[in-house]
Amino acid sequence: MQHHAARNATDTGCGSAASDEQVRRGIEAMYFAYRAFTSDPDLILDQIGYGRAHHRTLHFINRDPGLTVTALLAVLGVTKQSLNRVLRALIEDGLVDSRIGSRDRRERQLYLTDKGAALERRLSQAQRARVRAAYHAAGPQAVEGFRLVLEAMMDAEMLDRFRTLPPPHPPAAPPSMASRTEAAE
Amino acid sequence: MQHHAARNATDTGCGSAASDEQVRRGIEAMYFAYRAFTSDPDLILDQIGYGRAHHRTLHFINRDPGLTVTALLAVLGVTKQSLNRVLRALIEDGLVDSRIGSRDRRERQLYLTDKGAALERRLSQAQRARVRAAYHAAGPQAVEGFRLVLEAMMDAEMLDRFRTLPPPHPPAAPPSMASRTEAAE
DNA sequence: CTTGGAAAGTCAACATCACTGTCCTATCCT
DNA sequence: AGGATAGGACAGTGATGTTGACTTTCCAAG
Repeated sequence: MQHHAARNATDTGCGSAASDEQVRRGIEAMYFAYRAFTSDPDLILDQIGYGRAHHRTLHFINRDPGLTVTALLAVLGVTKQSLNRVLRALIEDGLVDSRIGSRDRRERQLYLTDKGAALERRLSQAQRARVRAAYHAAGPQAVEGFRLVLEAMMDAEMLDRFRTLPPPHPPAAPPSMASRTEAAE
Repeated sequence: MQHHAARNATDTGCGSAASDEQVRRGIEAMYFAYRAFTSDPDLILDQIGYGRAHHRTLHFINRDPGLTVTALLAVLGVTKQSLNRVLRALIEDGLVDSRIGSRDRRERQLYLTDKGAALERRLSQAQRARVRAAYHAAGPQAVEGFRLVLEAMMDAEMLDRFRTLPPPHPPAAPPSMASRTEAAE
């Protein structure tokens, strides 16, 4: 039962089953690619004493302004305490605005300030440049396959969350004035 | 210059340029999929008090038995000291065997013990099951695209290292007897 | 053959980050 | 009023990573 044991339950020898070798290459590719994937924002993050958690937090607040702490928690999949530390830093540094929920005053709705949006953009651009270049180099058909495999890799629950993530949020008015028509628009 | 600014240098509007939205979805997919990707081995790792670093170390030693600490360092991309702590734990726990280099006595050549190989297999199987299932669900064409995009995402240097990684190492005799014909075979 | 530098590896101290556990406040809802 | 929920705070633990200093071994110059 070494690695050259090719007769596993799943590896029935038919054409559609991926060979162990192919799968192993995929695993390593995933590892190396993910490292590259995070390297660009990491460089910026290190300079300002932040970590990936800060980036992810900014990303998802930017994507869905006004989301609650609980919602953010669910997306990020970290503990409340862990997120809280990050969030506190971002709020203290004036990158995130935490406002009492309009619907439920127990909730906090999170928004990026202009400064926070600027950093998010800077981080995002660094990361997007790499992904965009990879997409361009690999071609649209490869991109479709890439997406398919990644989605197939997620747990059903996570995939569902991924798919139901709100759309890009077109205007996404940042919090500036307090008085607003409730859940404006 | 919000996210709806679609007129970037790279986004010239032609069909081959990925839209910002597509790229953003890809980034999020990468994030979620990587979490799923590591979740299975993480579960096992937690039980025995190890982390991902231990898994990676076992993986690459298994893949290329007898590699030196320096070589492992280059692949993992961490500092010598960081690796050393992990390596020490694995050696003390009897999962890895560190032997004085046959060519250069300063070097240490690393091998998995039977116990180490067993754990590596256990971790690897958990991870492979997911990737294999994803491959199967997405289909061979998608797998090819997946691989293409991941490789395109790596730095040239990393891609080179990825491609020149030694082959699976078929028999890969683990270290059992001390006396051997030097660099056996 | 000795000596000194370079390289491989190891050990020790320190920083960061995430997690667990627990307690607390404010608010909602019945 | 009382239980449940959203959020925040604090202490302790563990994994991971870093810098700095040290030992062993190799190699090449004198």
